[in-house]
Formats: sequence, structure tokens, C-alpha cells
Amino acid sequence: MEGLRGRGRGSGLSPAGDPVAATVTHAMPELPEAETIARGLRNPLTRRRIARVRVLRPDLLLEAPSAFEARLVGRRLGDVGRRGKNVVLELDDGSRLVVNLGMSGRLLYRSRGDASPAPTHPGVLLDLDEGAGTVVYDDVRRFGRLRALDADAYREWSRSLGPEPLSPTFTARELASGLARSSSPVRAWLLDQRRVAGIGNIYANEALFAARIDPRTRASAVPTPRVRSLHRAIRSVLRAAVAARGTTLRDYRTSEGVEGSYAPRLRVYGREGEACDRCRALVVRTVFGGRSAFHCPRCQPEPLP
DNA sequence: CATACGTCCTGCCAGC
DNA sequence: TGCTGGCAGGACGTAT
Repeated sequence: MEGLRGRGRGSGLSPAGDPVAATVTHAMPELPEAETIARGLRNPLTRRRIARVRVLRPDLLLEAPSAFEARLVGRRLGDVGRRGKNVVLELDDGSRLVVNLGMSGRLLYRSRGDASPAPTHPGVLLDLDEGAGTVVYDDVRRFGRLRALDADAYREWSRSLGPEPLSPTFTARELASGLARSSSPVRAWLLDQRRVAGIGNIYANEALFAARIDPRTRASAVPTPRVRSLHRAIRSVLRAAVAARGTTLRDYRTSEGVEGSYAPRLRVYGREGEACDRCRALVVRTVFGGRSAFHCPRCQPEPLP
């Protein structure tokens, strides 16, 4: 995959003896990144009023810009939260602005007179009242999407997503019954937002490593004890990544523009050809379902056909 | 119905 | 050195 060729972490030390910078590749904003962004926006945005909406890139919206603007302008912001990988801004009329960050999206808060460099690919701007600053949706690749939903539409949208993996109501039993009904590879199952909300390719691979499951294993073929491990692994990996404010490989930043610090803790993702830090076997990359999977062939034994 | 696959978009880098 | 083709991926639409 991009950036995993050539100069990578695998080379260990640079000629100068300094640790080589983390592998450069795309970040995929997943649950921990969305959670971090939501937390960062909560204080500066709550109770602020949206004075003006500027849509620079209409293709980021799932509706006409005029309808989008009409739903937002004049509204006061409530709490800022998260659903799966989406950042959710509550509005005072019960509607919500849902932001999916796609591959390279950033949701930044810039106070008035912010001296930091201006965002390079602004797509949508929300100017706040009384000079309180601006919320900038910035996205190089424009895979992200913003939607303004009334209360009913939001409920319907939320219902289309699977359970929150960090919620106490997400149980090993529920995971087991979901897996049992699918013949997809377990990695594909974890990436499907209708099944569990918030897991992307990075944390799917990391959780499967922690649970010692080959990512190609059919979901229904994961043995029950492994399902329990996977349930624990999903939750512990996501919690640790939230605590680290997410994984920055290249694009992802918190709402304050800061990088997440989970990247050095990745054990298989992006580490093709490197020694597994549990058993020293070499990490393998496979491609299926149109994207890279990483696993340790010794810790995560190949499923029987 | 469930699963598989193509599409979007652009920065980066290998290779000429 | 400079140019360029291929690659990567989340979500959605379409095909099997």
C-alpha cells in the first residue's frame, strides 16, 4: 500500500541513528479519531450560534447546499458527540449535523485570529456568531460527507448502524450471534458499519491480532473462545486508541490540529515484513475485499479451508 | 437476502 | 532530473 513501500519503519534506524519516522500512509478516521474530534469541539462549540454557512465543495454534501444551509443557519449548537466513525453536532431544534470524515477529512475549530496555517482544502465552513470563530471541514480527497438531519431522519440514520462497540450493551454474546450468521471474512465483517459501528481497517487488524484470529477466517468459523477474545480485544484496542487521541499516519488531526499518538503502538497494521513483537515471525500483508490486511502467520494461524 | 465489486479523489513515490 | 502511472481506501451504488 502507499507509503508502506520503500522507506518504512522496518528499516529501524536511519543512518544518523535516529529512529525513522513512522510509516507514512493514509489515516482512516475511525471511532477513536471521531471521539477525539468530538471531545475537542465540545467546549468551543456548545451554545454557539451558527451565523453563516459557506459550502465551497458541494460534492461533500448529500443534499442541495441551499437546504443544508437552511437547516443550519441561525441554529444554536448543543452537545458534540459521535456515532460510529461520525462526528455528530446537535442543534437546538433537535436536528443534527453528521460529519463522516471519509479518508482524509478533518473537522477543525479555528478561533478568530488563529495564527496557525490555514487549512489547505477547506470544503465547508460554519462561521459562529459574535466572532466566536469558525468550524472548518477540510478534506484533501473529499471522500467525507456532511448531512444535516432532522430528528426523525437522524434516528433512522442511526438505526442503520450497528451497535457501539464501547457501549456496555455490546456483549460477547451479541458479537457471537452476529458472526455466526455471516460467511464473510471476519475482517470484512468488522468493517461493515451495519454490524458494528466505528471499526475501520486499522483497528480491525489490530483487534484480530490481539485476539489471535487470522483476518481471512470466515466470521461463522471463529471458535467461541476466540469470539470472547475478539470482543475483549475490540474494546481494549479502541479504548487505548481513544486514550492516545487516535492514530495519525498522515492526514488525521484532532480538532486542534494535533496528531494522535497511537501509531507507535500498532502491532501489525502497516508492518509488513517486520518481526511480530510477540513471536518474531514476519508480519504478512494480504489483500482481499479490495484492501490490505496484516497479520502474524504464527500468532494468527491460517483457518482450515 | 447476502455478499462481492467498481467508483469516487488526489498525493505520493517507484521507475523510467 | 523531471515526468507519469499506479496505488490506497470508506461508503455507497450496482451486480451476482
